[in-house]
Amino acid sequence: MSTRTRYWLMKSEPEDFSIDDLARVKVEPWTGVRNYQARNFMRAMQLGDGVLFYHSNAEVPGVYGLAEVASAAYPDPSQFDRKSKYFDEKSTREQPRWDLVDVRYVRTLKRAITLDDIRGQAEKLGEDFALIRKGNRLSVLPVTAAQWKTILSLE
DNA sequence: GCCAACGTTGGC
DNA sequence: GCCAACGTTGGC
Repeated sequence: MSTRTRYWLMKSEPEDFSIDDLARVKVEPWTGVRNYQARNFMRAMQLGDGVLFYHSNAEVPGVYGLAEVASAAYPDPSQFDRKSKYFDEKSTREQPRWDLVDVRYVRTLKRAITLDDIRGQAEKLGEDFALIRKGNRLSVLPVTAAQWKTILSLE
C-alpha cells in the first residue's frame, strides 16, 4: 500500500501572490521556500497532487482556492541570483540547497474556508494537523485524504 | 504594530 | 553539544 501524501497545503501572502494571481498566470514556480521541512515536502510531491491554496498574513486567513502540483521538484533559481532576496550564498549549482515545484491553478473557492472554520473542525482533523498546531509556521505541509475532505466540506 | 513561537547561527 | 542571540512567520 502506498502511503505517499497526495494532498498538501501551501501558504502565500496574498499581497505577495494570491489565488487571483495564480488564476491569471495559471502556473507559477513556488519560489522562495527557505525552510528545510517545507523543502523536503516539496521534494516528496508528485505531479497532480492536490494543493490547498492558503492565504497567510491576510485580513482573513484561510484556504481560498485549489491548485495542483505541476512539476517534480527542481532547484529554485532564485538561490543563485545575487540580486534576489532569496539569494543563498551557501548554495551552489552543483549542490543546490533549495528546491521548488510548479503549481497550477485549479479553481477559486466559492467562499473562503477560513482559519476559524478549520479550527472548528480541529477534533476531526486531528491534533497532528500542522496548520492548527500552536505556533506553527510551516509554509508547506501535508494534508491527508481525510483532512482534505473535511476541509473542503466546509466550502 | 505587537509579540509568541520557532528555526538558524555561531561562540564556547 | 549547549544555548543565547537573532531573524522570521503569521495571527491578532
